[in-house]
Amino acid sequence: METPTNAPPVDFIREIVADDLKSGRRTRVMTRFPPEPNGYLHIGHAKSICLNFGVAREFGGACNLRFDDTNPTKEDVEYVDSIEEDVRWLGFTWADLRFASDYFEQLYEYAVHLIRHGLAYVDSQNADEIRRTRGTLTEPGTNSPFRDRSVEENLDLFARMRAGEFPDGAHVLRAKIDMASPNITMRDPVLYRIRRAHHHRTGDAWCIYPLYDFAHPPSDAIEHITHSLCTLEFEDHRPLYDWLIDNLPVPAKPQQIEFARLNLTYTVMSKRKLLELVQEGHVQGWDDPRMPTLVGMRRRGYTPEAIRAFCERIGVAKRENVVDVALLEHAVREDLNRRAPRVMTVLRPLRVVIENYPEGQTEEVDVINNPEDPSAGTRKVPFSRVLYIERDDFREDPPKKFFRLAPGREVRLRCAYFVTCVGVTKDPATGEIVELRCTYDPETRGGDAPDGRKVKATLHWVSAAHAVDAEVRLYDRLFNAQEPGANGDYRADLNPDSLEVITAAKAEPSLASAPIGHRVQFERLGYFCVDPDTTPGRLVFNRTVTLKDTWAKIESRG
RNA sequence: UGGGGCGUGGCCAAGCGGUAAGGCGCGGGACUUUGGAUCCCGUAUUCGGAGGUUCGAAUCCUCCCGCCCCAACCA
Repeated sequence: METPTNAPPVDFIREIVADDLKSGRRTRVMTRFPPEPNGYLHIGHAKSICLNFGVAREFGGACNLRFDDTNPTKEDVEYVDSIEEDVRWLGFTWADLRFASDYFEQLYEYAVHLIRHGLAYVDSQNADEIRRTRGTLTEPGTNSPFRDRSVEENLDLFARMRAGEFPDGAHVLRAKIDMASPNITMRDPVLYRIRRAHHHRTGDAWCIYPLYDFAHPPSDAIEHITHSLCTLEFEDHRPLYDWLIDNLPVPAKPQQIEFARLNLTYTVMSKRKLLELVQEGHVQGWDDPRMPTLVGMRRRGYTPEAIRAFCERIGVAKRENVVDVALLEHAVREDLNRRAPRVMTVLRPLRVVIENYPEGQTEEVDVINNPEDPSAGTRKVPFSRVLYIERDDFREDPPKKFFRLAPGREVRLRCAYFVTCVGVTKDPATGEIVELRCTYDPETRGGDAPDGRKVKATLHWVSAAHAVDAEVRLYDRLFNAQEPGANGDYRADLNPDSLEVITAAKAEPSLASAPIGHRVQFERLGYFCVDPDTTPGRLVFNRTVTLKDTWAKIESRG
């Protein structure tokens, strides 16, 4: 059993949904996650996915995946494929897979309906004229000279727009609402534009495409969406949303509710910036483990469970927020701590010779796979005369509070023996320590002294003769600034040390055949996973996140 | 300056008139064959500010201040 059933997460949206059900205003719950297929999903989308699918599941409803593919110039199947995969990977199952483009014919008819009712007109002003006559924040707009065209003329023009009789930009269809509305969205919003572009699904069947503002409300209605959840910037669009729902013969009355999007410290989230990071080569691709994209986080070793737990903890509200990335890191550690098998890998090897250990002898010691999970059992790890330990685990002149290995000091090699440093070998030319000479106490096999004496440190190690070489990619945050770009170009805040590649790490032999994607904890170092770059001859690991490091904290205090 | 939102500890976030949940982070301690994990303890006399209503206000009223969004034929 897991933890006792947590109280269901509550937020103002779930409260509204619960009230709607209780009052009978709604009899069922239907939501949708509506991405535009113009980029890869990121952690911000995960919040929306968890919300939409979560609300549907909790209230016994369903959630659709709907692609908002109304702008063919920006969209591509590459993105629809990755989005589907990401949603599935996160652990959600949609009721229906839909595309706004599925509704193009219906949407066209709805537009005709508006025209027939005098609620829409074909405007023949160009984009510039439309912009200029829209007014400003403080001044009302002015009516288009084409605003009073007859229904017949509008019908004719709109049909000919569809038929391809006019060049791109010659006309648009606009809702006839109020050019003096204090809400700029309501100043006769454009509903359709002429755009000769190949659509990834409808091909060249259409040369006019609806805009988001027009397509979204009826699309929701067609799918009988009850609660249409979106981010805060659409608050001003809600009156238009409702206007369309009220003026169109749609089969349902969905309700739009807005919530605050997710922001993370040390992270950029806008699609534009993420695209630039890729295109300008600051990262190696959308799936670079430093990216906040779901593909990047997956490659980095994040689990869907951790991401879902994170989304649950940050809550849903309307207040602008910047969540500490430490909370995300906490969520992965918490998840991986109980599931990831422990393993020993030495990142920066320091050779150790156990002087009193028989030359040529090898024995296998039993090492615990996961102290959090006794059922994970133990494994055999070879131990021999020559080993590697972490260079950071030895100090010739140890500072206060450093209780790892030092000359004359005894420490434990995890699950093996107590060893004492009896000598240091240096390169005569550089003075660099190249090897440690130690002795071991045969009585301490397994890591405990029969006489009860204690040591203050336990080190991870690997047998030199048995170790497998590995490349380890140590990722750090992509940006140095909490809020990249707060003081100018976000690129200036890029962390030059966000990736350190270690090419000659020494891993314990059990890792030799670890499959791609396999997640482990390198004891005392962090959580790592096998990167897809791994080939039969080359093992590559990505560091997902470090372990909490109390020593590093003490040391940095000075 | 027009409209729409939002302001609770370093970061999220409960709270819905009865006297400030929880998580992360941070600090301290216990325990420990990962300086990991776990477990304790501490961390807002105060809710953007000022008035007011009330026996009683973060919650109601008034005014003020601050921040975000909107003037794409993007979503």
